[in-house]
Amino acid sequence: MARTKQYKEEDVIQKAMNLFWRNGFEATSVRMLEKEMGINQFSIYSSFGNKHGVFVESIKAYKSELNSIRNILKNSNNGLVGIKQFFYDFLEFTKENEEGKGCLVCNTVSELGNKAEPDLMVELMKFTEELRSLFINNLKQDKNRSQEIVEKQANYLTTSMLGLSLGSRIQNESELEDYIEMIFNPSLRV
Amino acid sequence: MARTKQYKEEDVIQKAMNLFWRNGFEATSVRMLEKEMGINQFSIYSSFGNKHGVFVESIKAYKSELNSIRNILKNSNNGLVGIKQFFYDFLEFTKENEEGKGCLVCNTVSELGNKAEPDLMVELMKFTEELRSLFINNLKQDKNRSQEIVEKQANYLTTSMLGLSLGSRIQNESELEDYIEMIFNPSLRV
DNA sequence: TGCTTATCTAAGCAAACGCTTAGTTTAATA
DNA sequence: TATTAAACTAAGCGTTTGCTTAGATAAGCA
Repeated sequence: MARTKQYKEEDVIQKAMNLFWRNGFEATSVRMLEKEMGINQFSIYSSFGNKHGVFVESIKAYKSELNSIRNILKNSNNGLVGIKQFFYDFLEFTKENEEGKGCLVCNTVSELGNKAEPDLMVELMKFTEELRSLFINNLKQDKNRSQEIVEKQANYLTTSMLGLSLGSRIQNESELEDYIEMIFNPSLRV
Repeated sequence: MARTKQYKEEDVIQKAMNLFWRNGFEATSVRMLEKEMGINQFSIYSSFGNKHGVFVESIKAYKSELNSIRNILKNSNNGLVGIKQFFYDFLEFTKENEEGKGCLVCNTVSELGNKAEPDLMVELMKFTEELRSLFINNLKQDKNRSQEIVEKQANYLTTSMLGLSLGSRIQNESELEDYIEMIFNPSLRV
């Protein structure tokens, strides 16, 4: 016996996520969210509590959007080749109008650092850990690595992803390709 | 026949820089700058025009502070060894209370991206270019590299520095050490 | 010592911020 | 069809933002 919602929360979060992705948390105002999400501030606050709530849901939406390329890595069983493919898939994933906008999680870590709210921090950390464990899985598929080397290499690849994320926002395609090739091609290495 | 300034501009910019470094541009308010710089808003605006002006001067101050470790790299003539040392020097440089605060220039690129004002963008780009050319210098010291490989490797090292900057803010010392060792130790590579 | 003028203090500006609330609309139930 | 309550609109809350300005202070020269 009451009015029904005119919007689906997952739809408007998708739009919010894209806005946060382009502008970051602080630089995205509730008025901007209102416009982009197509709903009134009242609806935003009744659905998500506050701006921070919208952001946390946006991060979750980001992660499930990333699942498309994450699953390719997850289902691969060709070791390094699969990881390298993930790096290229990621580049494509972050591209918008020929310009990279980086990884939303990495951007957020960079913007908020350690002053992110605990519940948000949990989401950010889970993201990094999941990525690292996917790298470990694939590294183990190439049998000739010791556990110690696998750990070191997984750390290396994780930090390299941070570089790729930031790099995707300021470097051109050929520089980024050089970067990825250099990571995975031993004969080119420094 | 007039009153003299109670402060040196280079002194107060040093303090402003540290505040921007810790908090980023947007999250640093003029009231916070007032407190940290120890001077009134009137003095801030009469010396630097606006908040953006304070920031541009802070970036310049950052770059000259970085000169201490940049010169070590510049004066080195041992190729890769010198570059590796620079990576470690940079980690030490960005450390504050056992926690990294990244590279101010990289943080700024991440925060503002392509919506930075042109004069600021110039400073940010110069920074990256100068770093890249220092890498090229040292890479050329090891004689067995072709020009093409030198370019590719310089690109690789530049993007790797972006990863180190962001990594320094969220990863622990041993993960960062793994990362650097992995970059420069071919036998550990993926 | 008194005048001049740049530098200081502190109050205040309009605009934007995150968020709330009073009042209207609308769809499902009785 | 009348009732009911959740979802809507839009105005506005207090605070903070970057920046300005009127008036007090003080240092250098006559």
